[in-house]
Amino acid sequence: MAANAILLMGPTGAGKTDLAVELAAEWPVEIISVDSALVYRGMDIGTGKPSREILARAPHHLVDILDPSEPYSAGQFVRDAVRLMADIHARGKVPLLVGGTMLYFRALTRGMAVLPEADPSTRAEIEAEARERGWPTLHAELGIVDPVAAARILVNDSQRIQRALEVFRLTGQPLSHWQQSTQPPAPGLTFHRVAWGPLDRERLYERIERRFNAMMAAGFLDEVRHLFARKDLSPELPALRSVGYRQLWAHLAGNASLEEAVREGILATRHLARRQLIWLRKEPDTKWVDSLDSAASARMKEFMSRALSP
RNA sequence: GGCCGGGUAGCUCAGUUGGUAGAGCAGCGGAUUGAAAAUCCGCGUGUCGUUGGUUCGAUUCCGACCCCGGCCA
Repeated sequence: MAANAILLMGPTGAGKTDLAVELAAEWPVEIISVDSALVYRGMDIGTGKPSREILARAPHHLVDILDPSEPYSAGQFVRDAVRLMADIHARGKVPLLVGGTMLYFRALTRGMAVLPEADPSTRAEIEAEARERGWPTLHAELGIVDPVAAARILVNDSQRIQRALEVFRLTGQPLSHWQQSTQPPAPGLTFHRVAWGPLDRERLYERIERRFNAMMAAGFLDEVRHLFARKDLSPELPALRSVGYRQLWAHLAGNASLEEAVREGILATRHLARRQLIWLRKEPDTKWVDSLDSAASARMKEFMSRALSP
């Protein structure tokens, strides 16, 4: 029998978590979180992490697995998710992958090249060169060692220029060479995709604003204050670049008023939702369910029974 | 009521020595291979407050009026 996995995708603020918990109560599934921020311990309010009680009732894999000082990555996610899905199948259940980190979904379904992990010293070296000569110069250098990648990466895209140079320096082969051999990590697995959220953009943005304000009322600033007080954390860390955390950190560092930080945080969340929707539109064979539709739960039920029946 | 500033894109503002205007932000579209809640790219026609005058031509100069600040009564 072919193994199944359900992908429940949606923009931030769509109410995916509540839905997943409901589904887990009704169907023989186990939840795997697909979220680059939920992996971090101590980042609860601002990430919209489900409460302890909910997590006890409906366990989520890949939540609270790292300290904010540690990096996570799409590649690590794919390895973790593939292993977890196999375990879940062995228990006779179906993995329900829930989240909004669209690169992770993409990597899981289409694969990633076999590449070295980020290497801090190589990155520091490249950054120093960039400060000296500027990213466009490094882009030009990339053009010599990896013309294919350089043609695809724009001159100001520091992050991708850095990664492409890093891979070349670490492996002696261009990034584009490695990318040619990308293979799906879970062949033979059938993915059932559903996109969940308010289809109306205005309504989604309203929800995002309300949710952010609710997070503030729930003590989001104190949560960030705890992280800010730690001497081993800095705003350059991936965890602290997360939406909301970054802006409140800036406020605590004296770079913005609280009012500005909240406004910027809401704005950044809206931008995030927009980018997520752009990814979502391109996902193949995806059933869209409008969470604000009165028939939403009936449509989800129909989707689930179809996905779970042989 | 008087004087001084302002009134230009959804918002904040620039500008036109008179030839009908452009930035930032917002918004929208997109890219996306170990940082992805990241990083980056593209998209700018709007009675230039209203109305008269001068002019070949006024958003620009002049007058009146309306609105918003500030100061003075």
